[in-house]
Amino acid sequence: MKIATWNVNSLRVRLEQVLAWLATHRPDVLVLQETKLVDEKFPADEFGSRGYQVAFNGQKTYNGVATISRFPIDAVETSIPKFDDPQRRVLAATINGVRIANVYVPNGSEVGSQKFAYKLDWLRALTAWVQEEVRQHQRYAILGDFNIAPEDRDVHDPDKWRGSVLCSEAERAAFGALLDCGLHDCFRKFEQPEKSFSWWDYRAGSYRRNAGLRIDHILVTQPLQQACSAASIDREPRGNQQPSDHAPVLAEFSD
DNA sequence: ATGGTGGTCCAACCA
Repeated sequence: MKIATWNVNSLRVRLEQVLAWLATHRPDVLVLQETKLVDEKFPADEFGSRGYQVAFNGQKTYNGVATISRFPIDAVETSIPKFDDPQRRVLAATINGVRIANVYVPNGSEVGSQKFAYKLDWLRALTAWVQEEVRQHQRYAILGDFNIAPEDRDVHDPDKWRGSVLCSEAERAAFGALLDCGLHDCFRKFEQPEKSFSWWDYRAGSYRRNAGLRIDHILVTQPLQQACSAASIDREPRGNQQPSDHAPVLAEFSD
């Protein structure tokens, strides 16, 4: 089974790139963030005609997540239990015997801001949910845009970024609490190129300078980590004309 | 270099 995550920063703008990427990489499951589409406008037929089923949780202008799968998508949930949130940022579903959570973690804006407090609250609620989910599903994967660079090696210039949003100790502690639910970072199971990142700011020629962060992740329970045979970041689409600011992240599992 | 780019939707917000 091959799964992938990609923050597309508007599915309307990026649809052709997503379809092309699907045709090339043929993942079994692709989860998208920042679709920025209301459900009525989700291009389900574009995926359906290519052999993919879809589930989506959208809103106008902001946020929005979608899960695209070659297998049936069952037991869909579109909110964190007991957490009141108008922002559409999660979609959990059972696919081919794996519970797969698609998440778009809040950006947090600036350390100490209201949005930062919302990010930490959101992560606490997410972690409580994940704790419950991993109890119920031995094969559990949570993937998406976490908006957290877990370690200094995930940051192009750790000293410049130290303490700022996406890298702060509070965010890294929240990420650690998530891992403590019994999750493992697929990407770090394998030797990876130095300076591997998944996001580069549109500004200041960040991609050209590889001034990025690794903030998109695939976290899995032990049985899946054991079965994980490959994990990588595909930075190629970031070099496209009119690219998303994020690259897809992939992981493969043997049955 | 304290700016710069890009998406949504036309002013201002979000990243």
